[in-house]
Amino acid sequence: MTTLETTLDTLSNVSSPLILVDGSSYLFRAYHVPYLQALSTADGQPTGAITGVLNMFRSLKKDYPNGNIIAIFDAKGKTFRNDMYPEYKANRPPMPDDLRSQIAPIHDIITAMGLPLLVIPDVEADDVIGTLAKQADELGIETVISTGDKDMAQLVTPHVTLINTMTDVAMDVAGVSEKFGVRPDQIIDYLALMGDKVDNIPGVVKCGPKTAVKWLAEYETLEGVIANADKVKGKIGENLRDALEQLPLSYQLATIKCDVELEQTAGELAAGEPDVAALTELYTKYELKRLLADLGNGDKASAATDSKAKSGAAKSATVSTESAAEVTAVEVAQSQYDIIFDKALFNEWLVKLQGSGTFAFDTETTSVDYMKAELVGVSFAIEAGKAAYVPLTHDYEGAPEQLDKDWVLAQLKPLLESKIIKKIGQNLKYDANVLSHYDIELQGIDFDTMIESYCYNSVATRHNMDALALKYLDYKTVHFEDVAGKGAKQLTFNQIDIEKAGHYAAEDADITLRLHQAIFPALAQTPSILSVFTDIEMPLLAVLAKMEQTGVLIDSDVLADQSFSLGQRLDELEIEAHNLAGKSFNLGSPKQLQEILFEELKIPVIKKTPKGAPSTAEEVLQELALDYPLPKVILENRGLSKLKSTYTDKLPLMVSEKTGRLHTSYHQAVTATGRLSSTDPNLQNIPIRSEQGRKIRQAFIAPKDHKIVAIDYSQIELRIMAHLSNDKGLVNAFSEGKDIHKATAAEIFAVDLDEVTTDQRRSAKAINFGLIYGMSAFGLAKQLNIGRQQAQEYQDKYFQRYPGVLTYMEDTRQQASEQGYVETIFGRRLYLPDINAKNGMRKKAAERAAINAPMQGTAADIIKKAMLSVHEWIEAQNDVRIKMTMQVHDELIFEIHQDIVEETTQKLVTLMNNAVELSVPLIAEFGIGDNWDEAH
DNA sequence: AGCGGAGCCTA
DNA sequence: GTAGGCTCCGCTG
Repeated sequence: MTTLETTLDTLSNVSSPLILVDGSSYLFRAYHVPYLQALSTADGQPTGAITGVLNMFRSLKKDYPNGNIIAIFDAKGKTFRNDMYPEYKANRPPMPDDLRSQIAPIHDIITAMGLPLLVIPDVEADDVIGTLAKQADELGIETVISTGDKDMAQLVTPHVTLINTMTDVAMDVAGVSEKFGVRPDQIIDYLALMGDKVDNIPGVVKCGPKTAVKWLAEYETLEGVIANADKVKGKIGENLRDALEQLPLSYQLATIKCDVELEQTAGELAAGEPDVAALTELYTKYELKRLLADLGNGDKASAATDSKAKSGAAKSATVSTESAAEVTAVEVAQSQYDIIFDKALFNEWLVKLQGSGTFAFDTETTSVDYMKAELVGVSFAIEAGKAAYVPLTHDYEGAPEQLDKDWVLAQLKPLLESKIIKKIGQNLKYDANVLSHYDIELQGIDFDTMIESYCYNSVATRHNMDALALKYLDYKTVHFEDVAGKGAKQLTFNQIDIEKAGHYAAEDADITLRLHQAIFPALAQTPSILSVFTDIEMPLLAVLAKMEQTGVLIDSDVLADQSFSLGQRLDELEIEAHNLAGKSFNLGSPKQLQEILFEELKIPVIKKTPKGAPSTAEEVLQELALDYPLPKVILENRGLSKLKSTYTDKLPLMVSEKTGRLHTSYHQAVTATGRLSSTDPNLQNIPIRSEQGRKIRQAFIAPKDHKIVAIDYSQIELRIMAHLSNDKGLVNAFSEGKDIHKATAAEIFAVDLDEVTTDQRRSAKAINFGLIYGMSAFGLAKQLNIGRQQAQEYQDKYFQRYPGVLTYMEDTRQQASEQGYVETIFGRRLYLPDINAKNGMRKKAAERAAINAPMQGTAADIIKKAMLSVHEWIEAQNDVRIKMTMQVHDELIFEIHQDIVEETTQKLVTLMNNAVELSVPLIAEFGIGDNWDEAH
């Protein structure tokens, strides 16, 4: 090798990582895989472990085409650890013969492949890997250790990562911390504390991962734990002190030796050429047909699948479905699905789509996260049974050539952006979001089957396609998991064989079309439901897509500071709680807490959970906190740890790399009543009530020169109640702009408006809320902490003063019972299957829902209409300085440039006030600030 | 790894 | 008493 070549070789390290394969760990794992155990050659030589290990190498080659793969196996016989500790691995049974007999063949095959094979006596494979990893790390060579053994986590550095090739789980420094709860440099301490039953390494009795992590979090190292052993309370503390003497030995045993003498260093080891003749002989001998076939196709692994796919590529394949057995109501079995590989067929479809007026389509992507998803293919359907899939970026090895993605999208763009050509889809907001990343603004979004089903009946079914196909078409679709697998090994769509993928994708479009044909006519029979669908939900889809794309800005530093101080306080609280309990326990475990409180400390049980266990719910602890110290500590701990884990720790992790902002998902077809819901993250439950919680809103900030504007509807549900019941007293109170809770108090307690006490107002407020929730005297009594008798009196008084409300509620119950559903002002329906239930509890619950749904649902309708008019106005301004960023049920949040914030806010308030016309005024109130807390 | 329960955050 | 979502634990496969 010339100097130049050596230099180039070094330079190329970046793209050719060192792959250190822990052969022995895979050998044992593969040997125990059930479906491999059956494998053997005709003359009885077992080959399961051989196959398993070689599959793993094959997969590594595929994942790291440029990787420099080194195989390391344990040598026979004892190692230096046995000298240190004779009992080491004494519990291990001898290696079974049918495994032993597979080792030599594996070694032979690996050698014939040209891969360096290291089997070093007197040390374990771990030590050889550790040594090479350390050398590589020092040389700055990126290194991947392929292993199933968690002990290797101690070797992870910024340059050294782990991959478990059997489960496809990778781990870097952060991954180790995440998985184990300690840093890589604490792994040895962690292992030493826990010990290892299998290897016969002693540790601290009863110390598992939880305890080890806790101690190391507190004292950093094993040394630290040993130095502070006196401070550890309880039985486990005794166990620790009993183990003190032998912990250093455990530490030594768990330490991977990183200075094994080797003939070649990590920088020198490299693969040679495969010996094809030798491989052919070995594969033939052990009857490894698949590997033999691969060999015939040259170097490229998995080229075996090419021939079939390529013949399809030459002239577009037509695949017919094979699910005939399950088909009943629709004849999906006779469907003809095209998989389009060439321009001619694509153009044929394009013409058909253009002429169709309405077509169903679906995108296939690499991720369910719309911010990360990349387009893999698109599918279309024009009439039931006729669908096509256009694969674009399937990139598994041996994937056939596909049409150019940019070319296809350029052809489709006018079609997808046409308002005249109507689209049918299932959850089109997702497709719209994905397409927006390819500079396509999806328009003509007229029919979303998910929303059709939701408007038709929000509670009859979940609204995912599989459920809809089953309910409306009596057809079992091919599930994503059927084609992609599940769990850690799940493939992304680009990795799926095109014929399988094509059938799945085309069926999606086909089924979507058929669903539309089944659901839409049913929905359109009721004009009010059709109008909710057409005038509210479908137009809202694009508004939500836009808000999701916009995202919100958060200040991660503010949250990190909060996390830190919360963490400190939580540590203090934990120590305090352990002291009070007299032993260490998990504060977050209701079960453990219940044992401590009610069994060990003998605190009286106040309330039980539905399953009969003593409850440790907040209200219970609050009551106990008056008499005992521990519940108080627990309460503070719960509140703070919720804030830390859900918000201050989590939100910064969810910030998009692309935009630096937080992008939630709004779900339009989840709630029974018509509200939106929000996930990943849920932006609709950001704390506000507690002092600590409010601070989280301070991290929701405006960009430079902008302000956060929050506008919320005041008392919207009570106003709707006034409108619906047309109760004179209630309508008057709102028309005259009174403080509604105060007005209610004045009526119930028969005092003048200005004589209402704070306490009376508080009671009235609870009554008003109770009203919205379908109040019972029982619930009210609990809320106000008064007797049931008195609660009943309040309620009677209320209905006496507001008789229209009573009438309305009675009418609603009756209507629900007769029709089986209730409606919002705009005709959105909620079916109540339990309204005539025999079970009194269920019937009562359904009645409360019946009372609540028209109010909650109408409020949802109103804010949705407001969002539509606000969006329309913002679009018309064509001004990037105004952005709608969030919706929280009765509140809209905006980001507005400071130069125009005043007048824009006024305009938005007006738009919201006039979103609909009720018999009482609709009042929106605004706040302006540098962050959400200030604005609220 | 996936699930239910308990608990707690919001309107 | 209404409507949601998320995190934790602890069990089960």
